[in-house]
Amino acid sequence: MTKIKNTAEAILDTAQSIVQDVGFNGFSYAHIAEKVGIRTASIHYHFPNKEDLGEALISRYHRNFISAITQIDTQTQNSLEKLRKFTLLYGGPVQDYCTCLGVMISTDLATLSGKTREGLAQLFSANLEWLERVMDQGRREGYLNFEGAANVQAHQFLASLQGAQLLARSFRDVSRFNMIAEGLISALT
Amino acid sequence: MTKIKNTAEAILDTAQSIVQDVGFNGFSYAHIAEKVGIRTASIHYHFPNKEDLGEALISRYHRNFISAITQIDTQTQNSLEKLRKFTLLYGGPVQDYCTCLGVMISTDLATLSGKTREGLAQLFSANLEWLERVMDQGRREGYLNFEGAANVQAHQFLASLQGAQLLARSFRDVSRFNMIAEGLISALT
DNA sequence: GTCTATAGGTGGATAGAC
DNA sequence: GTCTATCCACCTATAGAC
Repeated sequence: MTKIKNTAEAILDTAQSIVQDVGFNGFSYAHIAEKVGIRTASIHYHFPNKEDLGEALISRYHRNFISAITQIDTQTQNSLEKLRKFTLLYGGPVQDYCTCLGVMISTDLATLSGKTREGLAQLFSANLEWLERVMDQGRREGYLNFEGAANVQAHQFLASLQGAQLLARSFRDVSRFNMIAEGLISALT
Repeated sequence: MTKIKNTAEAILDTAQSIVQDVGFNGFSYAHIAEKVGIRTASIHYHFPNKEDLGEALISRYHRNFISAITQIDTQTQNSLEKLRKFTLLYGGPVQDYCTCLGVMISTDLATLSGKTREGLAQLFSANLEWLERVMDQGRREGYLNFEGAANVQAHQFLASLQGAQLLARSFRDVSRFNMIAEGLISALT
């Protein structure tokens, strides 16, 4: 029962994959139009300008992230296992030698609107809050072992995965990401 | 005894700081020209096209990196102290809420020339080889304490600093970088 | 080595027909 | 909602004077 997507959603899907590949300043409406099979004017109908498109991209990405971690929370009890699934989430884009939208947007940040910047900060905050909660709970329950504040651990965990994406991309070598991700997990046991 | 820089070097200086701010696809020759105080045609004289400029940027950055770590090696014996200085190196751009050139280039990678891509991989390889050497030596000498391969530790260390740059930039909060960097160091003691 | 002038292309964006 | 047609700003790059 695959839902037929409307144009706006198709545009966002295509735009996201392009941004994750070439960055927000590396593509044009023409690139999206060609892939979606429409004209650039049609994109402007749904997203009047590139700012609107950027804001829509990040807010949709945030929503999808929330549902992804919610799914992890409902399907998994063990905190270590939750973190492992989180690393799989971040490893997804790496298979195509891309980075997650957040990482890409964070480097393009200086050229984007204030609203997009806020959206990015909110996305990363959501990441960090979830990680901190899992870290804290995991330690209390004895699944995780680390020293210092859970907040610091959360930052380190997220930063490592982001950097791991960049390294895998730079070397075109997925194993670099996996190596770092596995090291992160094993350091917590 | 400040050496008077020639135009080519002034162009590279300006270009690098701009790229570290807005990325390789976020600026034009006009931006550089205005800051340097010349015309775009003069830039084309020194760097015929943007590819040439990108390649020159990354190779100069590589050379500067080598001299920076050479300086660390000659001034410092203690491996832990070497790593601390390495984190300061990566913390430099963060003060202006920028990322190092390597991180910026790595996200823009898909739109750049093969030579630039190779240059980036070589830069990161130099980073990793130095880190691995310091990690290995530090453990043998008793200054550092970690489990597993030094190569994996090197990857984790570098990835963390790269991600830390992104987080500091995204939140416009230098302390996020410092927190992660200090955590990295303290985890090795 | 740097300039003016300009070519040739592409970018984002809009007007108006259908 | 999507199209054609088009505008204008900006981009990279080159030619040729100085």
